[in-house]
Amino acid sequence: MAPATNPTTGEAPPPARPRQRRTPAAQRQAILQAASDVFLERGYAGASIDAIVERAGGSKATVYALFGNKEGLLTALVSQGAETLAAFVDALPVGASLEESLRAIGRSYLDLILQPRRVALFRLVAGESGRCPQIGDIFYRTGPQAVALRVAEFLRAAAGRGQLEAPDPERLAHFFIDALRGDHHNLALFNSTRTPTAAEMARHVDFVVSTFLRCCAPGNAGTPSP
Amino acid sequence: MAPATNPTTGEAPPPARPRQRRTPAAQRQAILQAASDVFLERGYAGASIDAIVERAGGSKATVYALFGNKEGLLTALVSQGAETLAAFVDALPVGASLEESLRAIGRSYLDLILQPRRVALFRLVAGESGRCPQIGDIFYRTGPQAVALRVAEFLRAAAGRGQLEAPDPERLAHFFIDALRGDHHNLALFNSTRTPTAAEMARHVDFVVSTFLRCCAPGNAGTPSP
DNA sequence: GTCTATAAAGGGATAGAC
DNA sequence: GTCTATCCCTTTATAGAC
Repeated sequence: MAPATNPTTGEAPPPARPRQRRTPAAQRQAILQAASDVFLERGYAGASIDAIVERAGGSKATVYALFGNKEGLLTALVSQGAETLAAFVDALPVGASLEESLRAIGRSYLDLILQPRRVALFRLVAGESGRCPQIGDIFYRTGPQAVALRVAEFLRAAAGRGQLEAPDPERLAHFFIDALRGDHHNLALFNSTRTPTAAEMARHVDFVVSTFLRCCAPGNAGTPSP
Repeated sequence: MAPATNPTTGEAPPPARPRQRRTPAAQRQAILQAASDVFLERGYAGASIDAIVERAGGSKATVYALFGNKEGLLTALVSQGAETLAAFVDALPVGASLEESLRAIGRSYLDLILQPRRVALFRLVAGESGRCPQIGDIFYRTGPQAVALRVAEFLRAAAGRGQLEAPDPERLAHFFIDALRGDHHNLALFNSTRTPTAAEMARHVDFVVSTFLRCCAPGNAGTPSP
């Protein structure tokens, strides 16, 4: 299905195999990096340990010594990927006003989830979640859920300052995030050739933020009456 | 990774292999059905033609005669899956009022995309889109895009009747659909064990519809000023 | 812990008869 | 179009020396 060879040279990318011995920790990291490349590129079942070893250097037996088996490698990979999002969650961008803050959060979040590697990770994890629930669980908790909780916290604080009507911050946070993700994430997921420009993205964020604020401005109810 | 065997019997599900000959058309359909089961269950690379033949009956050579190769089988499968959504798109549910219509659309759409087979198809296609863009394209156009266009059409008509402020129906449709999908789709995708109850789903739809209407009631602008 | 070599199994695809 | 039998390659995982 995939021409997994380099289109220019007709061969696989250079192994970057330093002949020098590495420390176990460094070797572990090199394997994880290579595994990341290969898994994200070919999918779980399509990736071979051989291909990973070829990129990382070292030998196959080392992989099994360090990670047990193929699934252990995937688990380690997803767990490590979780740390990327942590940076976003820990330091939510802020702006001068509520509206500016929401815009900053929106742009930052959208940039993050549309990074090619992040999209590929999403594909990989979604594809394997049916057969490996543990993987899906790690990804969900450290990804979408962590972000939603953090945004909800932000909205609750804003509501506390009277800037927002938010009786149910969790629900509102999801509403905001889902609208932000919009069609762009699906397009990226299904590999559309049409990549949105930066201007289109900014316009989308502006639209979502202003619409969102119109819904939840003080004086409007944030949840339905019943 | 996956215990692809039946947990109760310890074996694969019975082949259901009628010894009687089938017509080519019937055989084609039987293979597609079996391929659907196996692909959705094990993923593309994890599925073997052997396993498909075992379920469908017949022989491996027939599969290649009818579909060319493994990828041809996947393409045929996704193309067929497109027809499921067509039913939804062709006959958008309606209600007595605009609000009732939106609720009916919302419930119907959410039911559709949360069907286990539909979720599995989403996983499968997302997982392969990176290596097989054609598959992603078919799925996107006949799935998310078709729905969005149809909902946009509905909103445009409502705006024409003065029930709604919708200067940009496409954008608004996406806004509505994305909010509807909400966290539920992600939860299903990542195989959460916590399945939302029907009541929770209904409450979610009600929340989205009422929030959406508050944004776009006549008198409010549907897009930002600039 | 790391290497080479190999075991053991399963995969996609086809040949050739009917 | 359909079958049986088979080719040939790749895969995961391990054995055993260092």
